[in-house]
Amino acid sequence: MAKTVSSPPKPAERITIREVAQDAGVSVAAVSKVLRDAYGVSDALRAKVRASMDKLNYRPRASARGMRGKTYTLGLIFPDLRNPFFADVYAGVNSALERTQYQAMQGFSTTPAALIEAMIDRQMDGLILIGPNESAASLAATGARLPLVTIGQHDKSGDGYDTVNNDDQLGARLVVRHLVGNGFRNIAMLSLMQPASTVIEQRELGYRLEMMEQKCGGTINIVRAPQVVRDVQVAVRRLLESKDRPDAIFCWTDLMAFEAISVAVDLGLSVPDDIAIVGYDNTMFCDFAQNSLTSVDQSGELLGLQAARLVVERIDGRSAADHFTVPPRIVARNSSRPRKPI
Amino acid sequence: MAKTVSSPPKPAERITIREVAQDAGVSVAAVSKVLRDAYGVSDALRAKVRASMDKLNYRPRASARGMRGKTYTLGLIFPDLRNPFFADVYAGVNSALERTQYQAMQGFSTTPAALIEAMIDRQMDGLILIGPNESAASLAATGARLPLVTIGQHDKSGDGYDTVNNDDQLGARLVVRHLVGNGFRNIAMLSLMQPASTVIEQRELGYRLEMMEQKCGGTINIVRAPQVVRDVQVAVRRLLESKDRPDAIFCWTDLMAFEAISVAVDLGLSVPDDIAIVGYDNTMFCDFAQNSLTSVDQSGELLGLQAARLVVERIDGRSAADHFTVPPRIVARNSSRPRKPI
DNA sequence: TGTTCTACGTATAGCGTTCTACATTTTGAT
DNA sequence: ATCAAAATGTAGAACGCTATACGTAGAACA
Repeated sequence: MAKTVSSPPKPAERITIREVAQDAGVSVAAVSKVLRDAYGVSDALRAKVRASMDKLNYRPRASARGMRGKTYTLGLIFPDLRNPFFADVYAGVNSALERTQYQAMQGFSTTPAALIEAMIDRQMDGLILIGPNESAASLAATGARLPLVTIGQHDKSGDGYDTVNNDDQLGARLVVRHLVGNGFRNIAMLSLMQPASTVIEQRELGYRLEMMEQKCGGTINIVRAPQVVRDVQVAVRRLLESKDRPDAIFCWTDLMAFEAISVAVDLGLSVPDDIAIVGYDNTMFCDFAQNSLTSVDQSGELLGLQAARLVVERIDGRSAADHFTVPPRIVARNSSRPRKPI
Repeated sequence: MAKTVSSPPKPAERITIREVAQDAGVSVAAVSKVLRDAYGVSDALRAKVRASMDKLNYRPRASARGMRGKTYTLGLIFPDLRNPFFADVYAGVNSALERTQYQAMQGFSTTPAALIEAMIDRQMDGLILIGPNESAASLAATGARLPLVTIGQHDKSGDGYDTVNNDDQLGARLVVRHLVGNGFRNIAMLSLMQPASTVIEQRELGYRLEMMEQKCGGTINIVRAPQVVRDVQVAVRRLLESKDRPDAIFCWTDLMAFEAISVAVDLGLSVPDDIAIVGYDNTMFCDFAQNSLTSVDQSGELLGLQAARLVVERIDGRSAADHFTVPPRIVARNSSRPRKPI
């Protein structure tokens, strides 16, 4: 069935390197050299070529470049778009790439493996994976195929990729210290059940260790709920209605903390007088008075910035793995203020 | 200064169409035909080729395809990543493309014009612009260069691109009707000052018209604040502290509504007993008890889905402009419940 | 038996870059 | 002057696909 095309969108004739060369009166190779800042170009020639490029408004095509080498495009893969924290990461990546030829493109998919393939099909020069659930082995396999940096993934066993992380263990410790310092004892942790992640592991570990070291008498209590809203609510409700209701809940992410506050409000409990809540990510929503959530800031922007830096370094040839850690910082708000002001 | 490269990441030898052809014992052209579902392929040949492709795990490279035609990649451009509403749109786009060869790639930049160029450089087959600030003329110019669909842009004067919209005028009317129905009279609107947008225009218009038609005695009062957090707070504070404080505030977006609630809480006012608040977008955060924000749902997912459909249609040759409108729906929550239950 | 279709395959010319290999000119040291 | 080395420029072959133009066989028809 031949479809009659009325008038296909015209390919919009684009200026090519050849036309620039012609206009400048030099060879195509010369223009390419200028483009790549390659060796063997006189100032005079460079100026001539640059002028022609500007005049003709020339822009190299990524596809053609990709045929021979780089596309100057980086792939970013997020696990979840609803969490505003990731916007910070993206902003960081962008600011790192601002003065370069690189452009970050972000993909989202429920099947990350397929998305990675799609990115590779599209000749991404490098990949930044945020909070990936892949195993270290699988990451290493990907890292062998193209420059790879992970954000929020603590397994550094594979040498074929870089990692950028917030010190999640310390972050959790800070939360416990902060809560204990404000007079809370019986601190529970609301964690994630599925999928397993090294970030969760580290936060749980930090919580556990600090609870033990603080010797405040509170019991260690980790409740794991799936990411589904309903299940989180059920878990929180159970926690808040239990006989030995905790003083405080440390939630592994702001979004969960907001759910927790919501359930508490529904139950007629007051935050923090009946129950203190602390989150993680220091999302912009923490600032709103009705939420006013104490949270751990892991400077997403810095994470993104460093990841972009590392991936570009890898593209430029570095092969030894590099690992960057950002210190977390607690931002205290109403949801955990001292219960009884002296 | 020659940088010594230790060991450049190997290009990871990829299977090409040539190898598939060789393995299947056919010509390169034949494989290409199978790939493109082109005319002139027997079932036997197709099967043979498909088998080889599977066996060798062949995947066509987008760059090479892009040299001759399509890259099977669509560009998505968002004005703001912090608003979780856009995640819905993205989800809709993805679900529309699920069974196709297309992949959506999202970009974000403070300078959208540069991003559009970057997308075109990368041979995107089509573009979806969400909430663009470009003029209709500029959009038409872009639409002439490649298939273009806008979401959240009401100017349909240009014939060179499609639009997908929520009926923003109706949405605003629904808000006013809802508020009046719940006993509120003096309804102010908190709108955006910069940049101007047809979405804002429509919402303001709907608000104005419905206020006039309702004849409820309330004064029409549109306050425009810049998108900066501080300025929004100042504007809301001024509004809430004014002598003739309004009954209710209709905020042009949920994020602003949360700011408004926050300021109200800070001032010791009760929502909705002192002041009702209504937002727009029906973000997930509206559901939390402490926010419990009445909002207008514009089904971002549907918007995204339709946009993806339209852009693919354009890629396939449609040249007449198409416009799709989604009806808004008000979702009532606590922030606007009737002040005095009978 | 020819002749004309139709169906199926193939050969191959690009697409716009990059980059190696090479040619030419200039510079610097004697 | 002489010659080597350094600096500057060019030619042209890829890269992996697509799609046009063409070839060939068998079927359908006279």
